[in-house]
Amino acid sequence: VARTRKGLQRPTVADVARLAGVSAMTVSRVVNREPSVLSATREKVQSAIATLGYEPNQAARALAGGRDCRIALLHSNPSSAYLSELLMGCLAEINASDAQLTVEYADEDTSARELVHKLQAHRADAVLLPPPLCDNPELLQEIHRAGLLIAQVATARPLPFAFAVTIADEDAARSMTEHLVARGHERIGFIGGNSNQTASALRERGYRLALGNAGLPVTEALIAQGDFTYRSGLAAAERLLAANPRPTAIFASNDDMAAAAVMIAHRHGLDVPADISICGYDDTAIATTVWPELTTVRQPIREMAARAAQLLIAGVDAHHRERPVEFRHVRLDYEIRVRDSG
Amino acid sequence: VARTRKGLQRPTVADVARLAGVSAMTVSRVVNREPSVLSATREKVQSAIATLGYEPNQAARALAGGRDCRIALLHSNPSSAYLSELLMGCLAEINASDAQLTVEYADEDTSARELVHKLQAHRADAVLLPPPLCDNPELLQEIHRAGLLIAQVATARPLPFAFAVTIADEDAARSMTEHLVARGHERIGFIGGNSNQTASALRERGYRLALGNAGLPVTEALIAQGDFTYRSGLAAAERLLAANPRPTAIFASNDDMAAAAVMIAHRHGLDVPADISICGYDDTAIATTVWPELTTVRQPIREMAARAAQLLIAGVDAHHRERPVEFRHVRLDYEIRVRDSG
DNA sequence: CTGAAAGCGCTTACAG
DNA sequence: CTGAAAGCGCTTACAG
Repeated sequence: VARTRKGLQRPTVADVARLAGVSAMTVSRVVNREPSVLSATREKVQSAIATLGYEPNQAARALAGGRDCRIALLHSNPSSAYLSELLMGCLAEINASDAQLTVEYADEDTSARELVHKLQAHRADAVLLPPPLCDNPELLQEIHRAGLLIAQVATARPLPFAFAVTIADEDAARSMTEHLVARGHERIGFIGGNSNQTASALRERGYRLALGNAGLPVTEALIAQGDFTYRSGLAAAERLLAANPRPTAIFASNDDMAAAAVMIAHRHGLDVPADISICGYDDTAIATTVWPELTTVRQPIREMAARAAQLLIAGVDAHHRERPVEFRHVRLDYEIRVRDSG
Repeated sequence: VARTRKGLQRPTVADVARLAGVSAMTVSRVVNREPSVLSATREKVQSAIATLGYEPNQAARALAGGRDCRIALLHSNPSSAYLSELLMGCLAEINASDAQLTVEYADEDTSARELVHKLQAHRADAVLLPPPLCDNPELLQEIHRAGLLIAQVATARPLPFAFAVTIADEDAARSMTEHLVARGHERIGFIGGNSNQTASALRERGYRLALGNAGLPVTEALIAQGDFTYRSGLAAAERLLAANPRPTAIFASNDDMAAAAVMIAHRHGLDVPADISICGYDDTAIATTVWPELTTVRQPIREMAARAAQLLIAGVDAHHRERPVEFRHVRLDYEIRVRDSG
C-alpha cells in the first residue's frame, strides 16, 4: 500500500493500465511504440492516456532503461545567431528524449586532447560539431578514439565514422549565382569563406560553375578571400569595389560578410541594390536586421542541429544496447530567399 | 543478488558506502551537503567518492526525490546574441541540477492566456522572462495566477511575487555618460530604447542625470527614440546627425542601435571616433564584430540568466517541500568596457 | 501478443 | 549522528 510522498500526483503507468484494463508493461509498450501490440489494445491504452493526460516520467524512464545520454555541443565561435539556432535545435530534440545537453567552448588553441578530456569530465556520450570544428580531422580522430559518437553539422567532408547533416552547398551557391545572372548581372563578385571550413570551397565552386554555365568569364579580381567574420567582409568588399570596372553584384559566403559589403557599398555612396546587388548565405538574424534586408541562401541550421541531435541520441541508444551503429549522412534542403538587397 | 543489465557500470552509492564503511544513506547525506554528518564520517565518504570517481545519477535523484523541475525560457525576440547568452546561462545552471529547460517563443500577439496554456502543456514549473516580456504586467499576472514561479531578468520593476536579477541600469547609463563627458564631449546625443521595457527609462534618466551633474544642458533635439532594433537605430541616428550643431558623441541604449549609428556616421562621411564617439549598451557579440569595436556597458547576461535559473530551481524545490518561497531580487555588477568607438 | 516480478540508483520517512 | 526498509515510475528479462 503505497504512501503518498508527493503532493500533486501525476498519473503513472499504473493509473493508465488500470483504466485501460491492461498491464503496466503494455502501457509501456504503447508509449514506446513497440509494434507488437494489437491495435485494439493500443487504442484502449491511448484513450486512457488521453483522458488521464498521462506524460511519462523521463527520470524514471532513464533510470529503468539504464540510459543516460549526454550530448555535448562543442563550438568554437560561430556567430551568436548561428549558435542560438544550433542551441534551439538541440534543445527541442533533447527535451523530447531524456538526454542532457552540455555546451562546451573550444578556443582556437585548445588542443584536441584537452577538449576530449573536458568532454569526458562532463561524461559526454556524443558530440555535435558545427563548423569549423566539424572539419578538424585531428579533433575528430581524437574524439572518435575516445569512443564518443560524433555528428558533423554542415560539413562538406562527412566521415565514415560520424553522423553528418548537410545541405548541398555547391548547388546552393550555384543557384544563388544563377539568380544574380538571371537579373542581368555579368560582373558578379564573390567573397569566399574561411578555407578551414570545407563548405567554403564548395560555395566557390558553385559560383564558378554558374558563371561558366552562363558563358560568363571568371575574373580573379572579382574573387576576394574572407574568413566569415564581418571584419573580413569589410576588407574583401573594399578590394572588390576597387576593381575596374567594378562588380554590379557581390555574393558573399555568409551573411555577416554580406552585411559588411552593404556597409562598404554605402560608404562608397552606392545604393543597394540599385547600384549594386549584394547576397549572403545562411539566413541568420543579421540578414533581416540590416537594411536593406539580405537576399540569401537559407540554411536550416536549427533543423540541422535537431536532426544531428536525434541521430546522436539514437546512436547512443544503439551503442548501449550493443547494436551496430549506422552512421547516416543526411542532406536537408536549402532555399533561396529573395529580399531587397539583390 | 543483482544481475547486471548494463555494460559499463558506474559506481553507485552502494559502492561508495561499502568502500567508506558506512550506509548508503550517509553517502547520500554527504553528497547533498547535509550538515548533520560528523566531519570524520564525511571525510571517509568524500575520499571514497574521489577514489571511485563517483558521480550521482541525476535520473535516480530526480525519481527518488520526487522532483521534476522544468523551467521554461520564454522569449519574444531579443537579438540572437542576447538569446544565446541567456541560453548558455540557463543551460549551465540547469545541467548542474536535474532540471529540464524548454524554450518557448512568444509572438507579439500571442495572448497571455495562450502562453500560459503553452507553458502548462509543457508542464513548466517556472518561467524565466527576459525583456520585454519581464515587463508585461498582464503576462506576469497570468503566469503567477497559474501557479508558476517567475524570474524576471533585467527588469526595472521587480515584482513582489517574482525573483528578479538586474543590474543598476540608471547607474550604468550615468557612468557611461560620465565617461563621454570626461573625454571632453559637451553635445552628447542619446538614443532611447523601447518604452515597453522598464529599463529604457532608467537608462535615459542616467543619461540626463550625468549631464545635469556635469552642468551640461539637456537638449531635446539630441534625444531620439528607438526601439532597440538596428533599423530604429538607423533612423534615430539620422535624426541626431541632423541637429545643428551636431552631437560629438552618441550614447545608444543598446549595441544594435549603436552599430546602426556607426553605420550612419560612416554614410555621413564621419570618422568614428575622431569626428564622433559612439557608445552602446549590453556588450553583446555585435559590439566586437563591427568596426570600430564599440565602447559599451557590459551587462552580464549569461550570469544573470544563470542566477535566475538557480533561483527558480531552488524556488521550485522549496515549493515542492511546502516550504515558503522567498522572492529574492538580486543585483549583479555592470562594467564600462572602453573600446575604440568612443 | 501480453503479463508478473525484479530492479534501475537514489531519497524519504522512520527509528534509534 | 547514522541506518534498515520501502518506494519513486518506469523498463528489462523472462514466461506463457
